[in-house]
Amino acid sequence: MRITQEADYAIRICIILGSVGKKTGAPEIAANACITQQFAFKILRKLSSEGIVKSYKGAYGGYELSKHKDELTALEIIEAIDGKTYINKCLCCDEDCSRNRNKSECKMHIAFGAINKKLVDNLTKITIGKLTDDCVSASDIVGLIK
Amino acid sequence: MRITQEADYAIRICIILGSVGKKTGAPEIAANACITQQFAFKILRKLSSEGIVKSYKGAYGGYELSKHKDELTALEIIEAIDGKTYINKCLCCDEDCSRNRNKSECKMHIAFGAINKKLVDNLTKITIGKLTDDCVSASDIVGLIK
DNA sequence: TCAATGTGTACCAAAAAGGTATATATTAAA
DNA sequence: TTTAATATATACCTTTTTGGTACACATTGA
Repeated sequence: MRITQEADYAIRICIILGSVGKKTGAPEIAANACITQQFAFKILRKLSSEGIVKSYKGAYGGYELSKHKDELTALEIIEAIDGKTYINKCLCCDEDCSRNRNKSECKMHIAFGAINKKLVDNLTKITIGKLTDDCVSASDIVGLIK
Repeated sequence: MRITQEADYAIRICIILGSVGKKTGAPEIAANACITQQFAFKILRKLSSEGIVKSYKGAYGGYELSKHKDELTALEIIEAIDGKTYINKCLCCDEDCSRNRNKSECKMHIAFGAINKKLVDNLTKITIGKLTDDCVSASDIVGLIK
């Protein structure tokens, strides 16, 4: 039960863009994130197509966040890369709970559904702003998580 | 970010054992869980080696829960199959946060750590007893999740 | 025009997921 | 003591996902 490395890098890339606060090219982003340019491109392309970042082609092009960093959440970034967040398959797919149970009667479905919702809520509370602003302390961040 | 199918089946197998409440053979377990005997064996072997179930060899053998169903949590079962629960690699492994940051200075590490702890706490609140007892309602279960 | 940039597509290797197969050891009961 | 019913161990297999790389192409500012 883990986010992919790509999603992790995607968040770090958004942290970089949020810190710099202006249009930044892939070479600089890749260097800051300690990944290759090609891999940075791959991640940035997904972030761009999902509307998380805006891209500018041509000489002096680059990337910047589409939203203000206080409005951009960890959940959005993770889901742009990994797809919807579901801790158990039965929460996402149109199938019975493990072949033999009806979802509405399945307590496991109910339990995982509630836990999943909390997880999603908490990932929504973490914004790029919180992760970049020096005036936000570690304990401020921990305090957000309910 | 999803538990494996095997972990899902493992919980359902424990629900079956918790409902029956007595030693049960693999053929019956497999039939109830709608999986093959071989696959049931594979999961039961892991559950057995991790101490979640007790096994009895030979004729009239079978499996039963090692603990009372009210003491057996979803987290224990999931971790017996999938290993420790970490929503991000940097939480588990002895490495810097994405190659270039120190964990103690990394707000992303702090944020994911807090979210991970909540997830683990919630998975600990779901017991096999809650999932099997008729007197526990769906809203009782949802009410447990904080 | 050209150099610096992003885009699209294709490809690749390694690991994980989701099983299956089979020979073997154990044990209760007849 | 035999035998049938059971669990164990090990090995193997296929498909999907992960984590990238490569390269030709399109765009654009100077």
